[in-house]
Amino acid sequence: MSRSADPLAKSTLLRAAEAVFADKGLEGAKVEEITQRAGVSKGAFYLHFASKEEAFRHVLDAFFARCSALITPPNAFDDLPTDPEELIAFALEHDVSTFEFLWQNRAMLRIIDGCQGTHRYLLDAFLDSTQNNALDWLKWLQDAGLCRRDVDLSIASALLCGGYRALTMRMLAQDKRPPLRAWLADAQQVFLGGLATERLREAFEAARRPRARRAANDMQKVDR
Amino acid sequence: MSRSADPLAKSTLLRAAEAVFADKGLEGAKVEEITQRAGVSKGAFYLHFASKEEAFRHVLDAFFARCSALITPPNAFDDLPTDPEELIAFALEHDVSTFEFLWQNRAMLRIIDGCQGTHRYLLDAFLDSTQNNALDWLKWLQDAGLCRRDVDLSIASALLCGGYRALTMRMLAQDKRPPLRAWLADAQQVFLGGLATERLREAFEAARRPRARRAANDMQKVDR
Amino acid sequence: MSRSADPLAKSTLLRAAEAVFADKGLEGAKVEEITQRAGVSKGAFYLHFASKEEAFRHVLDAFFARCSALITPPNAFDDLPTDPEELIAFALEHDVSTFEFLWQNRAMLRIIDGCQGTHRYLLDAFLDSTQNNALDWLKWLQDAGLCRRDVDLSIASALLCGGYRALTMRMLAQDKRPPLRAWLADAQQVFLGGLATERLREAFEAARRPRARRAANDMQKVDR
Amino acid sequence: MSRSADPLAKSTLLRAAEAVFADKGLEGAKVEEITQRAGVSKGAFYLHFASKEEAFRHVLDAFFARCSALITPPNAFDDLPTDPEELIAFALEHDVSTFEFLWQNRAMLRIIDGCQGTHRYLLDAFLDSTQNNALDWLKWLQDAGLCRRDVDLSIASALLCGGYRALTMRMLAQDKRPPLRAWLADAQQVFLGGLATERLREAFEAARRPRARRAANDMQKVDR
DNA sequence: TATGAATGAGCGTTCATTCAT
DNA sequence: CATGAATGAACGCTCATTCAT
Repeated sequence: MSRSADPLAKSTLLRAAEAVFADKGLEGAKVEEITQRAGVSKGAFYLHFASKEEAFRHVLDAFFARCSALITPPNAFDDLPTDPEELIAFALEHDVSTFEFLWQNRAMLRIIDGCQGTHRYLLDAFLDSTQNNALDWLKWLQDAGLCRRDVDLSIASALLCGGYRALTMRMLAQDKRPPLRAWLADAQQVFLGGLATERLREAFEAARRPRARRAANDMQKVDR
Repeated sequence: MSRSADPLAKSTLLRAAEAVFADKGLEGAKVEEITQRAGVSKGAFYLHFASKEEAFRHVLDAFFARCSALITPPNAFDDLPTDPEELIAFALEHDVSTFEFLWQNRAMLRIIDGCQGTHRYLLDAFLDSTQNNALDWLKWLQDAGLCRRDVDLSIASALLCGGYRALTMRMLAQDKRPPLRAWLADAQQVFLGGLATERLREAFEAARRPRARRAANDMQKVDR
Repeated sequence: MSRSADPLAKSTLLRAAEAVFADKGLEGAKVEEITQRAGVSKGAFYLHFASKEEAFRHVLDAFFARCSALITPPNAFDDLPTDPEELIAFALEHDVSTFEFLWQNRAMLRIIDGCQGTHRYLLDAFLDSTQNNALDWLKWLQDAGLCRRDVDLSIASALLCGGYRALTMRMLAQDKRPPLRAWLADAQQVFLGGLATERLREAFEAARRPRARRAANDMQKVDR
Repeated sequence: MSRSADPLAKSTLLRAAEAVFADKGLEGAKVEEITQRAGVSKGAFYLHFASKEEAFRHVLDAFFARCSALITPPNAFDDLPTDPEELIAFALEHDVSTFEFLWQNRAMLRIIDGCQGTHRYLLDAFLDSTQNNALDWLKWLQDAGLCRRDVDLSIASALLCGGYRALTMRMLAQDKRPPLRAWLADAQQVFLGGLATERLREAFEAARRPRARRAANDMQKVDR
């Protein structure tokens, strides 16, 4: 029998690759550094991957596959609470478990955040699907009479995803796991109830009417 | 004062470098392409910059310097409207001119967005100062009684900046200038008034009380 | 002004390449050896050639271009002697000058002889055109009543070219220029007059008749 | 006697090696392809050969050993026909069986033809012995009064071998076995009786006398 | 000062060879 | 003996940097 294949070799390499890609990016990562970190020879790398690029794709694909499980449109649930209060709690739990997953995979997030060029489309596609999912939810909420009808939902979904992405980045900057539930509860509050006090909100509503007209113009003429 | 035969050479090079870095990133950009685009020799490049990296830093530094002018804390204004309605209009105008600037400099934004590794800290630092500025404003609004007191402002400022960043990225994806004023008015609405209808908001406020306690615990014990 | 381009660099490299390709072949030749022999850096090689292959093609193409001038069909001459004796002398002079050229370029011949794989077709194409040219001459001689009509000219031209090629290889094995005129005069004798004495020739002619039938069969049935 | 689990392994490997070397040459052949084709492991290869080079030498040596049986000097026959006509027929049969062998081993011939560098000497040595054998035969024919005495036999033997080699190459270019007997009969005719008609031959003989003197000079002074 | 030819360290990839099983 | 995973030297090519002019 041959020297039995180290069954850990590939995953050791993938872990090493993940780490090096994370702090150097695709170009900056050197195959030799990956193999040294994995404790194998340079040749061993090519036993498992056809090229550095392929290893990179492997790392990304595997992660995005796991990520896409996070995206669940409203019609994928058959047990969605009808009571608003329960719905809110349900959403918070969902957010918490999502962020828990992201925290566990923070190394990958760093890679993806730093990934540019050819592979950037993978992140962009994911962010897009994230945003479309947010849009689906907002529409569903509108239909359920739970979301205002006077906002542009595509802008709103961009803000929503951007906000949560910022929260994710904030999380990445931490050494130890932050209080995710508290963060996410606050986020819920901001997006559901807004930041303004009653007084500001009234002023805003007052101001909106004339501005709404201007904004409507804007779409046709493109301001400035 | 050194008499340079071509005193414009350096800025020509910087402009060319900006363009190439934007297309290709730091690694992908070749010195030769930069110098060809600038119409000078390769040697000339090294008359002005010690290395490709230095040129890159120059490009980024110059841009971030211009960007930091966008960051104005509330106490930098002595003519801030006291009337809430006017304040809102004032903020919108400020946002529009900021985004106008970003649109004009979209090439740079693409560089920065794709920039990773050693130089990423420049973007991160800028985003941080952005977020701190947002925090200052939120505090100022709280003091003025215009912002709710029951939200964690550091989370709120992260969401705010994340949302506006998402809007920026959305803008970068467009071929022609989008209706910025309309976008920003919508953003104002979401952040000031939230997305929930009255019915959902009430459910939310009801649900908050018990959860608020849990969240408070969370900060000490770190949930899970 | 820049460091002026060494105008000899390319030809120095080509000469070095020619030499290395000659004793190692395309695969066996290492770019580094070529550049060392040329006394330049490895990078300089790529200033002049896009790849090792391209340099190889350059070397071969240049030579085959010069070689194709050696191939002259009978109708390319307007001053061909009609007197057989003069024609023979004319042909010998032509052969001598051809072999003189080949001797001068013996290094190239060694490359070409050792060249295999993708580029072999260049040699094969040249040998083919050589053989077709020989065929044209034999036909022309037949029309002039100077060549026997009872031989298969395509076989004869193969033997002719093969014989002269063997002479060429023999020449390549020599350290100093061999007596080419004597060699070629002998070759003329062999191909024109044959090797047999009168006695053998008669036996041969006698033997040919029955065998000729057999050979004719052979073409249909394919012997054995 | 070592009990090999697979005593055929070595010859299986040699056959596989022969095939791969024929397709790809020494450099182009990969050990892995050879072992895959032989259906054994890469390690097994090194159980039988010290290196790829050695396997190559083995393949060549084995073939040249079989080839050398083709080279039979006149004094190796004790039953050589004394009648010229029979001798000619005998020689033709010998040629046919030789070419039959070469046709059967055309794969090997392709290897050898494409072989260059270090191993080329094996082919060259074989061609040399071929030529020496031809020389022996020509001398024997001269002694028997069957070959002209006024040609340089070393040149003649080179032409003879070159001609037959060209015929061999022509055969290699065919998909199916060509009519070898007819080809070889033609070759016999060309080398024994020459190509010239009586008229040209007479002119040639006339022209030879003065030139013969020149050629004799040539050997001493080296023309030009 | 400005040029661009020249340099050479460095990297991705290949593959003959080794060796633990 | 046999296996094939593991090794690492070697090579083609790139490109940031230098320097003779």
